Amino acid sequence: MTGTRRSVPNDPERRERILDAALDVIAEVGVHATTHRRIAAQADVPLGSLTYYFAGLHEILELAFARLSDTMSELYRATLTAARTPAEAEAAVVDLICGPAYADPHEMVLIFEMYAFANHNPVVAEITRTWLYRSRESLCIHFPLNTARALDVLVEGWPVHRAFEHASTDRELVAATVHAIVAATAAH
Amino acid sequence: MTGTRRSVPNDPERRERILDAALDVIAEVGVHATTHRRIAAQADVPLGSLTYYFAGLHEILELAFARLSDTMSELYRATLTAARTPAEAEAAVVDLICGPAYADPHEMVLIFEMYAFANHNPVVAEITRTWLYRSRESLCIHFPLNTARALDVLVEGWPVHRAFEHASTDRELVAATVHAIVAATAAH
Amino acid sequence: MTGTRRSVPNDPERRERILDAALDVIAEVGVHATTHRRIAAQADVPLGSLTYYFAGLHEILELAFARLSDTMSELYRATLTAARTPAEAEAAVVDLICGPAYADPHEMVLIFEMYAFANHNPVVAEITRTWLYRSRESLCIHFPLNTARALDVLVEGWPVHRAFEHASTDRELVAATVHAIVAATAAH
Amino acid sequence: MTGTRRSVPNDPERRERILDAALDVIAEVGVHATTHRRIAAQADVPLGSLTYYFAGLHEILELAFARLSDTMSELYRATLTAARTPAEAEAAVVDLICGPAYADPHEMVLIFEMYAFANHNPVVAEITRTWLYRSRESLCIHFPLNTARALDVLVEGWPVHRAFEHASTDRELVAATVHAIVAATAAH
DNA sequence: AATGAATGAGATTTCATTCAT
DNA sequence: GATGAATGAAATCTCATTCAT
Repeated sequence: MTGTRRSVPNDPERRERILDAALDVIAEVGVHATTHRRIAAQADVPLGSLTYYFAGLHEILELAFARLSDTMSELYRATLTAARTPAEAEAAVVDLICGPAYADPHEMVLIFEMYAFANHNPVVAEITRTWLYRSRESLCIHFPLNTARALDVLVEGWPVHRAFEHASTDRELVAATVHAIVAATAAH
Repeated sequence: MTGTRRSVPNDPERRERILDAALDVIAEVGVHATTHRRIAAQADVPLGSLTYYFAGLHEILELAFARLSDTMSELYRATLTAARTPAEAEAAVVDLICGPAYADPHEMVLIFEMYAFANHNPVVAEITRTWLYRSRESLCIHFPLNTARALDVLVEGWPVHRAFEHASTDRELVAATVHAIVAATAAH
Repeated sequence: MTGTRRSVPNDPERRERILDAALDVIAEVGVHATTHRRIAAQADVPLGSLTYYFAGLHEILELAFARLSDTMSELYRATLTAARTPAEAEAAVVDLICGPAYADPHEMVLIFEMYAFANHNPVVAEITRTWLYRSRESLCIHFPLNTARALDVLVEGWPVHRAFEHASTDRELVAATVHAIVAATAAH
Repeated sequence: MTGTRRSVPNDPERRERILDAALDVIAEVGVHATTHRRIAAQADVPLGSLTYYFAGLHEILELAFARLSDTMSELYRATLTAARTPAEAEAAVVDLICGPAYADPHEMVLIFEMYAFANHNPVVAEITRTWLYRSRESLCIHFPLNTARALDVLVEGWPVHRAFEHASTDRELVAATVHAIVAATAAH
């Protein structure tokens, strides 16, 4: 009656698919309206999968945000390691701030959700903190620590304004600001 | 209609009390776990009051965030109008960034929640946008527009790092960064 | 502080206005969705009026249906007393069945609601029964009792079909049916 | 999705049981007082079942009335198809009118509720309309269309009077009326 | 290993009614 | 006499989670 027994999952990518679906749902309706059913529908998996693969909604959210954080950190790092000269490093920071690769609108929505959720969930708080440190580390490839701190603040803050304003970001102003910070904090 | 007297609320502050309670609950558990019941308990009013005074949870959240935004904007503006000289203006910006008056941890949690919620609620999106514009306007009392833009990014981004890092902010670094931006963007 | 004391109501028609409003609300949304607030809004009177003038929603419904029943009975009777000859009497019955004066769509909706409510409310059950007897009595002005019984069934049943069908009633068929019944039951 | 087995309802009749319970509740207290809780209690199922199986109270009512309509239509049709001669056909109509099989008091209450609700719910309106057409079709097995129309009015109207009057129906008068209508409208 | 039917806890919301004024 | 602010009881509905299969 039980047919062939298998000890391997018949859909090995399912976990990842569910986490991606979770991020899509969070981006669309927010954590506050994210439910098992919506995620299952988005991932096109049976409802039972979610509780079979994960301990609960909280774990799905935690792992989904961990996934987001990894993806973003990796892009952040890659953008900076690609730079070969100080000028290219500054340009890389400007790219991180102005996009379009890093922190596109869809990701910004997710980041806001992660920050908000982090304040009420220690696991996500830790993920967020780690992300912040990894960003700074990436900046430290090219810049002294204090410069990195200040630049990271720009990368943090500017996309927020970009997300809420209707106008697009003034790339020249960003470049000037980045340069001023690099110049001013070099000595520290 | 034709009555000779109007009933009078026997608790005229109740609306405000509920909104304050809502902010407390949001700060404590997050929008995703904010419920009528919790707000009612926090405000010490009967559950029925909430739907008597407000059209639904969404309206409570909207008005609560509007209230938050007003308070914060006002403090932002007051901090800047108190400055009399360019040096004082820069110091005011440093104060906004490093606290402790503006954006204390409790408020930062609320701000994260507001940003997150804004992406899924047009009313709060508008409130957030207005807040951003008001902040910039306040900076424009002392600085040219582009300087204001860049400084506002610092005020936006630095407290985020402050919120998640365990270490406190390096006030001197902030001052240097602010000064560099003021100097560099003055000509624009 | 209490101003001039008056022992006369300052809006003597209010009771009737409320009952008419109640009938409008019932016709629009049905008894099952009829509420104090909707009636008060429709009548443009303060909410408190309803419980001041009436013992409860049930009493409003009872009195509203009593009012409907009176209006309809009166029209029924008037239509028949206007007839002077047997032929006119038959024509009057056809008029009652085909409208448009008696049992227009708005009234039909109310009648359905009354019948439905009558089965769960003894007061309205009695009102309904009385109405039925008054209709038959009116028919008895011109027809023997058994003829009246049968004709009343037509006046009862045909408008129901008129109400639900998209097509209009075939007046000739109605006239033929009425005539057949009058002829066949005259001897009884 | 990819599962090898499908879960199976552990109470396959539950939907039907709920709808029957809904009809019982409607008959007892009326649509206006019909609630999830009462239906759940009557069907002896948990409250959550109702919203698991049905989209809302409106859907329960719609399907319950659809069920009622099917049952009644089927009885109507069966009563007429059993008739073999014109005389039997007339007798069948008299049976429909006088009972006791068709439209017993319990069913009459439900029919009133359905008619009332139909005016505020398009799905039930359509169900009611279909019922009316099916009744007429059944009559058309034995009678020309116009005769069927008129007879159907009797089947519609007479039970209403039967329901509200304390006296029982005069079977002879009904038979005479049916016969008169058959004779008079045959030529049409 | 995997599923989805089923449920109970709790969420939002509605509303008749009360009552201070 | 009249009102509408206020509330508690109960309505509808949602959903994370359990569990038989």
